[in-house]
Amino acid sequence: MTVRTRFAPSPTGMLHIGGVRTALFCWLYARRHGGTFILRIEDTDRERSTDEAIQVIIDGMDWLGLKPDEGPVFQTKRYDRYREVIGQLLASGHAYHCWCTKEELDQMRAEQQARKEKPRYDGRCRHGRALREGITPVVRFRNPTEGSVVVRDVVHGPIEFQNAELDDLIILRSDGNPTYNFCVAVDDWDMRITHVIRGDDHINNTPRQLNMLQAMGAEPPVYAHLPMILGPDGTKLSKRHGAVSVLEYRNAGFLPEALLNYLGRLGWSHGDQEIFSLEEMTRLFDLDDVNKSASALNPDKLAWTNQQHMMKRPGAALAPLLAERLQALGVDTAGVDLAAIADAQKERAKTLLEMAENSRFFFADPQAYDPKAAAKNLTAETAPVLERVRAVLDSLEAWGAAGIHAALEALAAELGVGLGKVAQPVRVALAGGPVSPPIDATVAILGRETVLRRLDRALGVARSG
RNA sequence: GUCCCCAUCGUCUAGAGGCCUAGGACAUUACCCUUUCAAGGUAACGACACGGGUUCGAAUCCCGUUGGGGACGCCA
Repeated sequence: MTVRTRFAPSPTGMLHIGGVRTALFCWLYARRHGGTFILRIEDTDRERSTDEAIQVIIDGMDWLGLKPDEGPVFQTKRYDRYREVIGQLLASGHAYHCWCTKEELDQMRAEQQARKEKPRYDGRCRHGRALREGITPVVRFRNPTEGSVVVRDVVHGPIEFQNAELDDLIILRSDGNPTYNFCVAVDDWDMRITHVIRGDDHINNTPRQLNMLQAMGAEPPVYAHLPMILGPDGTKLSKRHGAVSVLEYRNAGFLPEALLNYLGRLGWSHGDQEIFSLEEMTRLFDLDDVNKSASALNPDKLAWTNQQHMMKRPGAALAPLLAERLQALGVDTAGVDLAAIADAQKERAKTLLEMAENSRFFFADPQAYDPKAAAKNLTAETAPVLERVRAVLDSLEAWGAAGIHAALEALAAELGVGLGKVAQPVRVALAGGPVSPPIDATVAILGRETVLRRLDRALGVARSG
C-alpha cells in the first residue's frame, strides 16, 4: 500500500505556523515512506475563502520547500461529485431532507442549553416532514443512533464515541453548497488517502466522518491527530501573539530549514537531538514518536535554532537572502562581498534581519560615533596608535585578512600592548561602535580605500578629543 | 453544561516498571576561551500536578481529583 497524505487548509485566514507544522508532518510522513503528499484547499465556505489566502498557502509552502506531489485540489471544483454522493446517500436512506429554519434551530439550541443539555439537532425531520412553502431544505446525514464508533488513532490510541452523542449533521446547505465534514470524507475516500494527519482539534469530527465513510462503503484511513501549538503564553495561537503567518517569519529573516526544524521539534523528538536538516528529519520521522500534549511556542529557542542553521550555511548561501533584507532596509548592496559579510556575521545574529542591521556599517561610513565607545577609544592617547595602523595598512602589500592580522599583531607587539588596544580604536573608527566581526575580517571586507578614509575621519575626532 | 483530549524543570522534550541521585535543549547566572560582540566550552539553578491503588519495586500501569485544551454552526 502506497502512503498518501494530505494537507487540507481552508483559505480563510493566513497560513499560520500551526498549519505549517501539520503540513510538515504530512510531508515528512509521505517522504519517509516513498508516498504521495497532496495539497487540498478546503474552500467550501465561499464567504470567507479568499484568493489572497490561497496564494499565501502556496507561497508559504513553496518557500518552505514542502512541495505537494498532487494538487492543489480545490473542493469548489468537485461539487458535481459531492452532489452525486449526496444523491446516493439520499437514495440509500443514509441522508434525508430537513426543512427546519435557522430560527427554529436557534430556538431549539437555546432551549437545550437552558436545560444544560449538549446542543444538538433532535432529528425532528428524520422521518419525513411535509414540504414547506418557500423553504429550500438542507440535506442531513442520518447518523446511527446506537452503538459506538472507535477512532483508531496512531498517536492517541483508540478513542470511542457513543453514536448517541452525535447528531445528524447538515451535509448540503440550502444554498446548495456541501459542508466540511462531508467533503472531507468524500475527498479522503476519492483521493485514496491512507493517513489523515491533522490537528487534534479535529478529533471530535472523526467519528462523524467515519460514519459517513461507512455509509458510503469506503475503507477508512489511519488517523493521526497532532497536538496543538499554542502561543508563548500557553493560550491558543492568534494574531495577539504577533507573528503568526508563515510569511512574517520569512520577512523577519528566518531560514526555512530552521523554521521547519523548530516546528518539527514541537510534538516530535528524536532522543536528545535538537538540530536536524530536512533530510535528517525525513529519515528519522515517525508517527510513533509524536507526543500527545500541546506545546507552547518559544521564540528564544526558534531564534537559537535559526542561528544554528545560519552557521551551518556557507556565507555564499546566505548572501542572496541577506541582500533581500538589506534592500528592505534601503541599503545599496552593489559592489560588496555579501558572502564574506555573511560568513563574518552569521554567528553573531539570530536572524537575517538582525544580520542586515548589524551590517549596515559595511555599506556606509558611520554618521556618528557611539559616544561611550568614542570617549574611550578615539582619544589623544589612541590617536598615535590609529596613525600607526593607518600607515601599516596603507603600505600593506597583499590585502587580506591573514596579512592584516599579522600586521596588526606585529604592530601591537612593537608597541608593547595587547591586540585589543590596537583593534578596539580601529573597530570604533570603522564601525562607529564597539561591536563588529573580528577586526582583520572587517578591515579586509571594507577594503583599503574605505578603511583609510574612515581612519582619517576618526583620527580627526581622536586628536581633538 | 455535555462529550473528547492532555498533564515531567519557566518553555521544548528524553523516559515503554528496576539503567532515575529523573537526562538533553532554549532561557537565566557564573567561570573559561578571547581583539569587541558573538560563537564555543564548563558549571549552577530548575520538573515527574494532587490523592489513592496494583507491585518486592511506579515518572512509567489502574482509578479518582484538580488544572489546561478542544468540540458541540446551513465555519473549517
